[in-house]
Amino acid sequence: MLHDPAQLDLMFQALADPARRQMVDRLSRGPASVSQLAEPLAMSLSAVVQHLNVLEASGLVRTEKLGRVRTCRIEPQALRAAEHWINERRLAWERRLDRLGDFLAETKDET
Amino acid sequence: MLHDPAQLDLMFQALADPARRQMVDRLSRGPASVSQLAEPLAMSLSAVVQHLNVLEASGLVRTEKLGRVRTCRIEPQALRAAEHWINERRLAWERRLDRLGDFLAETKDET
DNA sequence: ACAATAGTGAAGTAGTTACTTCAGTATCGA
DNA sequence: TCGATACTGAAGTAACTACTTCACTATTGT
Repeated sequence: MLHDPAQLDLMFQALADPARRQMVDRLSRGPASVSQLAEPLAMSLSAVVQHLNVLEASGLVRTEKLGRVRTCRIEPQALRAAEHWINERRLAWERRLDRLGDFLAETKDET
Repeated sequence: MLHDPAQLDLMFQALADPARRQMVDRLSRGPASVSQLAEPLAMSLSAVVQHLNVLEASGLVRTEKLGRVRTCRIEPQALRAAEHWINERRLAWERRLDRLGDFLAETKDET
């Protein structure tokens, strides 16, 4: 579920926008209402709600409405999934370099 | 340099596209030429070159031309920067949850 | 020298994205 | 109950993105 390619797609797409990353950054410091999220951003509330919907669809953020206030919070598992994708690729590359290094060291021994 | 917000922007934007992630995935298994990168993708060579340019501008991929072959390889430091951004936010959130848990445990003791 | 290979670059286009404004609906607080 | 608050939703638009095709250049193998 976490590694569903379609979900991964939505997550990276969501993180591609600076305003949305700013929102995630804000939420990493604790839950916030829509207006609180909007406050530091130079755009209309409507625009913020649209960004929020993208974040929610991607699974990176979960929201909950109580009365007239929608409270938003980060979904750390989703962040972990994106992190994991990058990490796997980087590690694959680095392991490859290590093997290459070992190989070169060995062939040097054989001189 | 690694944490330059503009560079981070380019990186996440680059990772947002599935074709580009597929290219990064391929490159994580070792260097490849443009045609090798293009081979599994259902699009023209020109389109692949355009994606490659995005990846290169983002710093995620470095390329080097020898003769008529452009060889592409992953830049693990750039991947690490993206990874790091996500990790920091997730950890901030999780530390917050821990502190909250401690607080709740303490106030429970005080009954 | 010549054909095949490997990639480059420009122009065009359909679809998407990131906004805007404006008009609306709940909910809350005095 | 009535005004202020906190969103919500639709419609429009300008800019951007992910392609395409086609014409082109440089390099390589025979």
